[in-house]
Amino acid sequence: MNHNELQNILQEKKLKITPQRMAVLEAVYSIKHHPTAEQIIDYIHVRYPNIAIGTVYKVLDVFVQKQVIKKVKTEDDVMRYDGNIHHHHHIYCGECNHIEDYHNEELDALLHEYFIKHAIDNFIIEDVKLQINGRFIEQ
Amino acid sequence: MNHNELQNILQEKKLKITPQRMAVLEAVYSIKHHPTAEQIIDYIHVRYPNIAIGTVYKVLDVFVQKQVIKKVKTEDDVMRYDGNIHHHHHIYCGECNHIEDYHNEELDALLHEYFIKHAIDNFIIEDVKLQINGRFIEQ
DNA sequence: CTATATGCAAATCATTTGCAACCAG
DNA sequence: CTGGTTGCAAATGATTTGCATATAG
Repeated sequence: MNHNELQNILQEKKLKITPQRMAVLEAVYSIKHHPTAEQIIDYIHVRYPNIAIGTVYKVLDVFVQKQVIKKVKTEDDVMRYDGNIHHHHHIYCGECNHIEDYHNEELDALLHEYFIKHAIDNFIIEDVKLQINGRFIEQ
Repeated sequence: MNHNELQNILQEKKLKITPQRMAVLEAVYSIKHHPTAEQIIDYIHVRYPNIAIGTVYKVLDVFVQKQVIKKVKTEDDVMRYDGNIHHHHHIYCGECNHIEDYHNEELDALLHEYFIKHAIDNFIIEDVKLQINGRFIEQ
């Protein structure tokens, strides 16, 4: 993901291009595993030591609002951010606290079919997400 | 769930029976929809105005440790507690912020079968949970 | 008795907020 | 120009911690 591609993402969402936004966006895409705000701040500080913490939070909020990124809830109690805004499930390792995306169309079809058969009273389903809990193993 | 049943739950887990623990336990079982610590405190305060906030948090932590209750993460950023410790999924309404438990053996069998066929490299699955997002509707 | 639980108030820590100064379009 | 952004520092709010006191077994 180069400089121009990042700029395009901001422009498509009609967001002003600022160095801070570029830095945060680059961080979210570069840090693979669903970074916390703190990890993003650390990542940015190497090249951009003067960015304000509050600004990072504000930029992240704007991105979430404009659906450039998504917020992710995890077992620990800090917010994490995900550059992948498409529908996907999460693999979560309780030992190393890593999250990985998971996607499979067969699975989604299976779920879709199941919930057509088993509608829930007085409830409209908008989205079904799996949290696949377990442990990553050394090979 | 009467007084004796609550006492038995504590005794089985080898926890000392104190008025505070009884009050918190009763609250978690009485408040249906996955209460926050604050809701538990409010519920208790009616009958037990002098309980300390810190004590409620400590009691909740002990309960989670001893697996009397479970912590639940939601879209808002407060911790919620769930008296149902058995395997189940969650129905979540983004509008009214309510959570409801969902359980269906056919669904679990379906998922189990699916993940046998589709093992994930270098990952041992311990548990798969669904978050069913949508909206409750008036009837 | 004695270990454990409670009350209290201070501490923590991620996140939010208010506002003046700044800068992208 | 001018409204949207940033930096800063103070505020917030849920949760935690430390310690002296109280109490369950």
